[in-house]
Amino acid sequence: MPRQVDHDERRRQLTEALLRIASTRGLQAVSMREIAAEAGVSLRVVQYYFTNKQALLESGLTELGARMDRRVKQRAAAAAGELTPRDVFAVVLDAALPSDEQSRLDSMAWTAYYTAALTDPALAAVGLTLPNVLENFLTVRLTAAQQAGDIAPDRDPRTEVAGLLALANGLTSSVLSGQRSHEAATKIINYQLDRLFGPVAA
Amino acid sequence: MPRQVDHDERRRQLTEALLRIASTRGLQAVSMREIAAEAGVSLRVVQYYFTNKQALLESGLTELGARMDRRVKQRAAAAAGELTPRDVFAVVLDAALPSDEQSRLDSMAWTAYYTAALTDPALAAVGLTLPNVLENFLTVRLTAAQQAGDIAPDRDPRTEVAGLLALANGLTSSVLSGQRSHEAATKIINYQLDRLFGPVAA
DNA sequence: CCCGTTAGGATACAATTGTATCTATTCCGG
DNA sequence: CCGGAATAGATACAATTGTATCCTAACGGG
Repeated sequence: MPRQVDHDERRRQLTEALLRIASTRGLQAVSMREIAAEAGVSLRVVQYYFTNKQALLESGLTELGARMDRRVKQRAAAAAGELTPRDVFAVVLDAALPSDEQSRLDSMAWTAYYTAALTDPALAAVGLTLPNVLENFLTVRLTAAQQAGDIAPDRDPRTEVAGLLALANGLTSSVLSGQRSHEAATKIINYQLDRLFGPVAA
Repeated sequence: MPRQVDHDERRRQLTEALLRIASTRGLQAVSMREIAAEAGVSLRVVQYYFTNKQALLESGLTELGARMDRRVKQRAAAAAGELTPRDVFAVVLDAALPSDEQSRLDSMAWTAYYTAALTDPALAAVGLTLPNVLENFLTVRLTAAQQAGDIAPDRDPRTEVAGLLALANGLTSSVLSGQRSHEAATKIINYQLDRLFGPVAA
């Protein structure tokens, strides 16, 4: 075998270049040549490692989902020790919000992809799994919390979770558009968590 | 003067053609020629009534904002008679959700524009006014409702309103992506309104 | 040592884009 | 009734796009 290259690594570099463009100039600014330039390679290389643009776009969305997942798990680990149910929600929901520069960029790209997925079924298939996974994960947790008496029995866990995730999504939009700061968004999340779990002082 | 044409009317037709494309195939599918074809006119006509594409795009966003505004007012009028504060919130928030086919299409276009505005300051300027107007309007109403004793005194009207609007935004996204039905979204809104105002039975 | 496969450079191609220009038609005021 | 302004058709243009092709260089197994 002749010259060997780590294809996965190459693809990762190109995917990251793609996401850098998407998160700063939008998905409509993503072209094969722009990706090549951003990654510092020739157009041919981009073509060589991805059969076409669609495959590249799907790879970008997959990577974004993986990053979100990593972010949540990382934060959960950072907040080591025993996590109260409320802590779990605070961590997960806050991880969805743009906080530092990197998560802001990822949120930008995520929003761009979300919109693109509305008119591109192939992207929709890739992009809808993460939200559903999150929703199910949190619903299980909240149901358990209710049985443990951590939240009032007249609450509906499924509805509460759906509402909180939609809230986090909406807040993300408003933060990205500059309508609200990250801190303001966090406050709103915490306000709602107080209502659900009772004030933190408890 | 030679042949006279109603410029405003012409521009309206073209703007509507633009929105039809944006709401079904996305903003990236909007080109001068596509608009011309959709409106049944020649490319030259599109060029004649709009100085450039950017002007057309801004006109589309302005029209979208006007439609949202109209929809809210129309529903508020339909629910004639005395509106309780809760009714006002139910009407406004539900108007933001995609219910019938037309509002679904408008929500699609709105989402596309929202994303485009994240990387296009000119669009951002046009698009951010409506959300802010809504937020202020509802905050005034909720503050009044609180003084009238319709909601608990320990609630923060500004935070509640911001949360509800962000919730509606997030729900809109999930409805558009097919993750949730309109009815499911309405249920979540009503669930939250119950928590805020107390159950409707009251 | 050298052949064949892998990796990529260089370039081509047709399609689509926004915008500009040139021209023809319409039709009202004088 | 006719000249000039308003409207619009036809076409052109350069730029950018995704994709395809041609060719060269590298290099490990035989």
